[in-house]
Amino acid sequence: MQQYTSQQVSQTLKDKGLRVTPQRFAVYANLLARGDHPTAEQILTDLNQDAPQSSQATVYSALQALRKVGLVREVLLEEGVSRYDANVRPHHHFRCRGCGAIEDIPWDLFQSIQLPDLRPGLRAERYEVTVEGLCDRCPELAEAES
Amino acid sequence: MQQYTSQQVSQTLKDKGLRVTPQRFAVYANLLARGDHPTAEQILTDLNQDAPQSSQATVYSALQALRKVGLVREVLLEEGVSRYDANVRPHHHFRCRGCGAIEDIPWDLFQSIQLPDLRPGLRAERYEVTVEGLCDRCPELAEAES
DNA sequence: CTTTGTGCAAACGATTTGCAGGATG
DNA sequence: CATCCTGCAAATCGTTTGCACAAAG
Repeated sequence: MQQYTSQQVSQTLKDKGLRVTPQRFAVYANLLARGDHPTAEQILTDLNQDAPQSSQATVYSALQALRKVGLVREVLLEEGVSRYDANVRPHHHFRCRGCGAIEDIPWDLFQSIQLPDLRPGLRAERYEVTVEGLCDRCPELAEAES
Repeated sequence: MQQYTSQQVSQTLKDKGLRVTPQRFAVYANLLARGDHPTAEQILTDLNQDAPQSSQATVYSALQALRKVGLVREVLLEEGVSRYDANVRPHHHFRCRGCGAIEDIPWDLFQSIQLPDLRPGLRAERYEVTVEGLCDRCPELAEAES
């Protein structure tokens, strides 16, 4: 799921006038390494697993920087926390209502979709589908909540 | 966009063993009255416009109660805040990237969509489409952010 | 009357900010 | 070497909680 070389990451940051720092690389690398969609705190914990590498504030700021240059996306599918995704190509999401796990769905699985005419005045630019259900690890659960 | 009579609301609460209180009615009524998708704080402000009617904690708790009985949905399309929607029938959402306004899209506008086979192990139960773009009130904006 | 809801204020968790020192271009 | 970034701690914002009183069934 490798998406950009470190050269490209470096260049992308520079192009937008942002500096290239080890912390930003570390955050991006971690997002790539984990296929899932971690929260800022999970990334922080990961990075500091062995020795302290980054502070909390730095991880947040790195995520914002990476987001600003288009290397990382924010995913809002859970109450209270932002999750992050290094896959910035268009794609859809699946969310397990049992464990909250989030998984990418390839764009072309839904290839048949075409944007309908919305009410006049709305200019649609992009869209994505969110699918909710249960994943393998989650046995049948009675309630749905949200 | 009236959806349930106060009788139905009352009955729905009772059926789930929750009490029927003026505050819960007020919150639900406010959600119906505003077509948009207000935050808890906006509802609180609305309700206390003239005279103090509900406390902050009560609005939050009323929203949870209404959500639990299926009269209200939570909408997560913005960082940091939950928005609420009295339209609990399946529908899609449009979000303006300029002002953040959220608007319902009728379900059947996307009638052609059919859920594809996801990877084995995922059991899809429901889905919805989120469209992002610009609304009437928002002139062309260069940046996208999120 | 018993139980659940309300309201206040304090607590909480995720994210942001101010500021001093450090690293990048 | 000027500017931007990091790291720490304190601040902030949305939401939750504890508890005493009030109201619903």
